[in-house]
Amino acid sequence: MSKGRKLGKPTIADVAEKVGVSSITVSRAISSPSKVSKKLQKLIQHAIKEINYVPDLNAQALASGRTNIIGVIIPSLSNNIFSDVLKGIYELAEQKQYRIIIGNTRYSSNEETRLIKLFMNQGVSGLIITGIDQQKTVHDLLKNVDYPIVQIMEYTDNPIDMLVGFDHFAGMYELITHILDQGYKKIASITARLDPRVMRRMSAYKQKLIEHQIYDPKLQACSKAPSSVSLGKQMALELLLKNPDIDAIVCCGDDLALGCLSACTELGLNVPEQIGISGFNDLEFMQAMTPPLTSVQTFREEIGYTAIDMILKRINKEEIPQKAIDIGYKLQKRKSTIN
Amino acid sequence: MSKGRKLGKPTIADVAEKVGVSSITVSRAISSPSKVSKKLQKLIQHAIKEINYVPDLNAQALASGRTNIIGVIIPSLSNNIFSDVLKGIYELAEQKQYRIIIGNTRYSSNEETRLIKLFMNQGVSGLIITGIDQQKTVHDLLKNVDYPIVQIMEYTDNPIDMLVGFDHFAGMYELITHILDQGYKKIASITARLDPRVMRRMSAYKQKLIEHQIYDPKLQACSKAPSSVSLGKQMALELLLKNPDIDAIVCCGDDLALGCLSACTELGLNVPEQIGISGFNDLEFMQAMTPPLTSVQTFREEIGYTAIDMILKRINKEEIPQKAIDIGYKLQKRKSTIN
DNA sequence: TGACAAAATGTTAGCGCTGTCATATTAATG
DNA sequence: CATTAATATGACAGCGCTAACATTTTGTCA
Repeated sequence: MSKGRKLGKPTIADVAEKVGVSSITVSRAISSPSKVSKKLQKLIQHAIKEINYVPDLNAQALASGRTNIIGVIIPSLSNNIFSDVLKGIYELAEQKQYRIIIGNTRYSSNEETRLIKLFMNQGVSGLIITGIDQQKTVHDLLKNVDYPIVQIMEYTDNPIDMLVGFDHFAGMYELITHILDQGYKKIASITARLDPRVMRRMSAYKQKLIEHQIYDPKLQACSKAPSSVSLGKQMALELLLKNPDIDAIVCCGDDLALGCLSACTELGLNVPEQIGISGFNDLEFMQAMTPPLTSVQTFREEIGYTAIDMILKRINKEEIPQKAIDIGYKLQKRKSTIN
Repeated sequence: MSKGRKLGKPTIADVAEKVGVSSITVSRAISSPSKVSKKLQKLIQHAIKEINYVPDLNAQALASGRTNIIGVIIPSLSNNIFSDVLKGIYELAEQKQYRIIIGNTRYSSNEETRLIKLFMNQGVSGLIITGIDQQKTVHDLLKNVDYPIVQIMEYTDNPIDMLVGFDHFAGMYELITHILDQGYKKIASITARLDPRVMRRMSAYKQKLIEHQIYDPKLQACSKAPSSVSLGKQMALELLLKNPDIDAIVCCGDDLALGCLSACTELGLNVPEQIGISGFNDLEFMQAMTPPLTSVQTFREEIGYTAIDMILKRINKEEIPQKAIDIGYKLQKRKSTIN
């Protein structure tokens, strides 16, 4: 199976010999072209093409102590939200010859800690981490590393290093304001998974309803189970059975909202006349439902893209105008809550 | 930014010194424990813990010519189908200390070729590739590599090396048979993206209808656009407008089917009485819709898990009972097509 | 108990590249 | 045109690890 010692692949020395320079010059032509004369530059590039030379990333990493690997820590691989983020990350990383390694925490804080330490040991050149609730020990560790770190998905003006995200509380608060504006009075909520971002959204729901003195804990349904359409449907059915006078259900995610819509259809409840429904994130399907579903649009792909951009900029010592970027959200008011 | 030469991280030599053996013994204790006596084994493991030694993967790779990196080529990062596959892959790879690098072809054959060549050059220890329609040049290249390759998602008994997937044609054929059994006569189809797997499904639709002499090209709607719920809705509306007598719509994907259901709701068409709807893959939401939607269940996560398992088995020179595994599918007959 | 094989450990060299420092070449300046 | 600075190239060593071969230790059997 193993090819033994010599792999026969062309090395930097082969290129050097062909051009008639020393191998360090070829090395420089590749990794810091500004240090090599235009003339040699051209000759070397030509030779590289000719003999089909490809740099050995492992050797590069070993010799330089840098890896060109960027670690990405996300809580789920199957959640659409994070596939969108990954898409944005890969968009840029692929162009720039950076490798991505993904760590999937499965929403476990301990697993997050383990993965971050693992990635640190593997000598990543940068780290993208979901959320702002890292364990204190890791937080302190990360404070002292010398490579760029971007926290994503949430906003705080006091990031470990850099950050791009948005304010979940504000997004949900604006949504609830809209729902109240539409005259809905008995507003239930459905929450699943209970990760920090979802919790912040739900605390906005609670606070706004308390401000209006219509908060009722019985109408706040929570589940630790992973968010899914089936779960949304089931929770909505339960809520509506126990509290038939509910006139709106706010879901902390779009899949829950879809399930909720299905529940209402099953019960013969008209949306939005008898009951309003909303989600969060505004996945593609929300606007295509009948009726189209209200949601808070978030910019997942853009978050991923921006995060990796910040990391690459820092690696290349370019200027970073802002350490913490609030990328915002956009309330998409649709028929499902227009009473 | 760079830490300079000495990173201060403990090396294999530090462990060796502590235990009082040569570094090669430590190396062996780590990568082929059977070659080291139990006594030293224990001492070394203990020392590793004590000084918190972590192997340098780059140095390992450079010295051994093996990388512990497995390349995974998929056509999309945001498509649920492939996130499920990735989940299965990571499940096992993470345990076994293998790194995954993902290549996203965006459904482009040229991009696939580029990525495969790139991964080959980076010295991966194994390759997972989506589909069986690689370009001839790559196919020939891959035939001659000395590391394991698994093609996934489709079935053929003549894989490049190994394979795990299922028969898209058979799955769709069985579905259409069921729909005909239910008495539907005027059966339309909606296809998007037009990748090889979708094409095979659609050719099953066509063949079965031809066999029954009810094939009508006007009822076969195709779009090159990426599959989405909105697209499904839009295509369904168009089909139904032009051909009001359609009594079933077969969608080549679940998102299209969801859009189709939304279109029917909008038009006030009863599902399944006036019109039957089916999808393909059986994503989680299908069973939670009202009515629940018929689909062909596929085992994406299992495919990913099995693929990586085959690769690791081959790397460890374990036996592989079957080179090509047909993992099957399961027709989920639900209310949306029960007339 | 000796002869031999098998198992356990060590020595040496080098994987392919880049950091560091040294040297040669060119450009800039008065 | 000499002098200094900047630019361009090179020599060398070593990153941390393991393959290949060499040597020592242990076990086995007549």
